[in-house]
Amino acid sequence: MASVIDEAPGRVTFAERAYREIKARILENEFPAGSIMLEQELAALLEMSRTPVREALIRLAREGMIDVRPRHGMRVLPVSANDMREIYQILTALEAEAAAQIARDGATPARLAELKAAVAEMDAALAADDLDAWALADDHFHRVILAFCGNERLKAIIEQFMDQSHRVRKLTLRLRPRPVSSNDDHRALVAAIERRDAETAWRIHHAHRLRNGRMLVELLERHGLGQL
Amino acid sequence: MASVIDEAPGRVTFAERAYREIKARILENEFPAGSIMLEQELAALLEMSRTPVREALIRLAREGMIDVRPRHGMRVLPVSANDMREIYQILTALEAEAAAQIARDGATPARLAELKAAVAEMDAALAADDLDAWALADDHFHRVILAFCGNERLKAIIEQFMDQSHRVRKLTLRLRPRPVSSNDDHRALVAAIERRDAETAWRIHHAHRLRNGRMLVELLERHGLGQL
DNA sequence: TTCCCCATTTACGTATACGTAAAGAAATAC
DNA sequence: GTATTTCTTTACGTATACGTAAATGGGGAA
Repeated sequence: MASVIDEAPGRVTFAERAYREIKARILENEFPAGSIMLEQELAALLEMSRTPVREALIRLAREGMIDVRPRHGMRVLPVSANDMREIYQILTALEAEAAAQIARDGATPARLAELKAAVAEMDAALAADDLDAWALADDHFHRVILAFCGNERLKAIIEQFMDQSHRVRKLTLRLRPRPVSSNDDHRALVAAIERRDAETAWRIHHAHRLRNGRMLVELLERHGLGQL
Repeated sequence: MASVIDEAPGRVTFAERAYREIKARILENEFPAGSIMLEQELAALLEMSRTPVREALIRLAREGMIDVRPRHGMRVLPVSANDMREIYQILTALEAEAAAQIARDGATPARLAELKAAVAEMDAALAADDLDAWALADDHFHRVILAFCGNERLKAIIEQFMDQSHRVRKLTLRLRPRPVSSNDDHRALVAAIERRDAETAWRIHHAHRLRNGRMLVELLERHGLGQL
């Protein structure tokens, strides 16, 4: 497992470590939306100087996870319903394209097997009523799609926006209906890829993300999460 | 004019200035692909210290315009045919979505007028056989579309990738056939937006970007630009 | 009490200092 | 002449220093 996802090694610099650690804490809601931290505090927490912390904050700000205001520290941004609408509009357009591209290119038997295995993971998790495992498997499926799409830039942007929506998906995991249709969608997508039907692959995945996006936006609006 | 494009003001920091100046020089091929510059040199050139220069380089590297290798300086990345393929695949998917969104929302008369004015600019430039003016007008049209799409994130990413392809479009401007069909495409897009036909708007703009992307990739392959 | 002005504090933007590891040069061995 | 090794240089990553402008709090005026 984890066959496709890991990055090139390369010296892990302090700035890189700062980026990863701060981001991880935001994604896991350890720094919840609205949190305010000063550069100094983060530097102390991570046991390094302000310089690499600043470099990490610049990246995180560009990616839309935090907002850094001149003498107020960094602030972890909440994800509003409108943010989610924007994010999913982008994810929908891009992931549908990635899926279509895989179908156009045709997947090798090994890759098809990996896709099917990912769907099987999701089925198993759902059968066991293990929502956390399901979320993990779902994430895995989407990342395998990205790994196979043959466009590194496309992969990178989609991952960036998946990260941004991660907190919301996590918080709403138990508020949403059982994700049966997601598994069905993915199975149908794999089938379309197998018969190299790019048009159908696009339509299935487009509808999949569109539906999920709307559901999350509605949940945000209804439960008023992401305020602050 | 320039009604929609300018950014919020805010103190322009040295790091921001470094970013803009370095990027501008890259986009205008003043720092051509393959150029190598040290942080020190850039700092001296821009009359500031290494710190803000570094912050600018981090952003530029993330955006894929340069590559910074420890102890070799930053290197302006060439745009290969494959890079262009990747960039245009993303632009195609995203801009088509932006166009469709405008059609769905419906454009106010003022906005429709601005779109039509942008097309008129392109027509005038083409009639006058002024390719540089045409390129400017074309860019303007695309930016107006972005300004109206109602999705700030979508706008930001598309602009980022338009920047990345800017050098290639500039260098190939006189190698390509007269862009008559581009003007026709844009006119048809505006018409689709006017009658709120999102499906058609999507299809027109998708085909437009797909065709232009393929043309640029082919030009890059044929003329072997972007090596190094 | 409420408002405003001024002094103090402080967080950040930028500059500078420093150590290290890699690149390049020089010298020696073969 | 070529290869290997050592030495020097240097560019960057990180730490620290410093000035400034914004935020905060208190005191005085109404």
